[in-house]
Amino acid sequence: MRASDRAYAMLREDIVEWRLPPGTVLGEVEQAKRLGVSRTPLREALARLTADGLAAQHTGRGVVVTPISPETVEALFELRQALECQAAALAAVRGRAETFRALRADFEAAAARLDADPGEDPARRGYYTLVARLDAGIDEAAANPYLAQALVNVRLHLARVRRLAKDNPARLRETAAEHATIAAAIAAGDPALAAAATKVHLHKSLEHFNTINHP
Amino acid sequence: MRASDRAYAMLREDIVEWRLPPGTVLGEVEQAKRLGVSRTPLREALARLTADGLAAQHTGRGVVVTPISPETVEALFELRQALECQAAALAAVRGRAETFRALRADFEAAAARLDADPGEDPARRGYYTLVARLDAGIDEAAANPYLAQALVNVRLHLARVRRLAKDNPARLRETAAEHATIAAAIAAGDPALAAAATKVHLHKSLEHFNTINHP
DNA sequence: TCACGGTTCTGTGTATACACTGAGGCCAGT
DNA sequence: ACTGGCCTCAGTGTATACACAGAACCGTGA
Repeated sequence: MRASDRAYAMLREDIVEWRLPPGTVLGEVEQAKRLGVSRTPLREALARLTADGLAAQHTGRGVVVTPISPETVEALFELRQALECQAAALAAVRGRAETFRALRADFEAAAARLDADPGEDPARRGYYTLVARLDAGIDEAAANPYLAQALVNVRLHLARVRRLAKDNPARLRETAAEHATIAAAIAAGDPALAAAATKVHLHKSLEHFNTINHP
Repeated sequence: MRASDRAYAMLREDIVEWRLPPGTVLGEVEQAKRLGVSRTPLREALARLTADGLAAQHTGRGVVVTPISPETVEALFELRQALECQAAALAAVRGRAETFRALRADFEAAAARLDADPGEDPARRGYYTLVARLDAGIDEAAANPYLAQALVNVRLHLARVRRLAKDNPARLRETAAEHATIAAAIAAGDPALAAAATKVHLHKSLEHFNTINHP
């Protein structure tokens, strides 16, 4: 693996995990020393982070980690809605029904498990991997590399803001039902319904986020 | 201006204008010599192009200009639809009605001009700048940097594809009416109508493209 | 004491040198 | 003649050296 790839992966993770909080200045020599690479591959990594929107050029003063605000989250969700609704609709048309019937069943099982034992940690971890499976399934079924790339990017930003939204068991239980609905709509081959279910899910997620962060 | 910025701008334009057609291998030393910069800033430019999706890493063999196919155009329009419909809807809610009333009038005037003198070159050039004004107006009214960034990127790819679609006067006349409808819907503050008008416009544009390229 | 100018220093931008990997061609053996 | 292995070389990946620009700090003069 190339040094620039390693530097990029490390910096990206550090930013997403808030070890490098918003506003941090990323000095080239400093980060190069910290990550054990030379300045050249580190600069490449910083360029990629800038392209991703996780960092920005602060004229003359190097690059800084992009700040985050409530408006940022709203904007991010508006973009996310556009992308995920389109992806769900396309998946409904092109996806294999079996795949999403299975996912629906998995989500309903997960919901039952979360009902039985709310707050249990392995169940939560398993749930997150299940969500990732649904996302991956939709991406693949949508069969659109441009859309997929845009979704990867928006999910990257969402992963960072997720650190602000400590999800409670009750909300987790709700999302399981919403995800099951989305999977069912795709399995049924109904693009409008799939998009609507996705829109509802995202609306509720944002609402939940706001009730927590704006008291 | 930095050497890496110049190299990026030059390469991007060369790719969009098909002076570097799809499949071209971009050797570092070769391009560095051609553009009169060193390899270091050129590598940065290539990294940005790769992030944009205009070039891709061909393992070990340097980067190559991304290929284009009919499926590519379909996929691009699916992403474009998601983004532009969302942007139009947001603009309808947040934009100033005056701005878009003026744009609507301009489009109707342009339509009349195109009717009177079809194929006239200055009218066409003026029309393209008018379209750019509408795009910019929607972007600004939507007030969403993430969405705007995604739109910039998709328009970059569209600019490259546009070289395949030689637009005829009749189609240009139609788009003027469609654009006027979009502007009117935004001015009226109707997000659903704005999104629908945008969807119709893009559907017809793609249809036109297909009738030309798939005989 | 405050303001202005100069100097220094840190840090980025660029160029170049060196190492390594991957591919292609050539030679030898079967 | 064909195939497999080795050698060579082109080209990328990385490191480092050098130049330049911006900022901060200190000194001096009013």
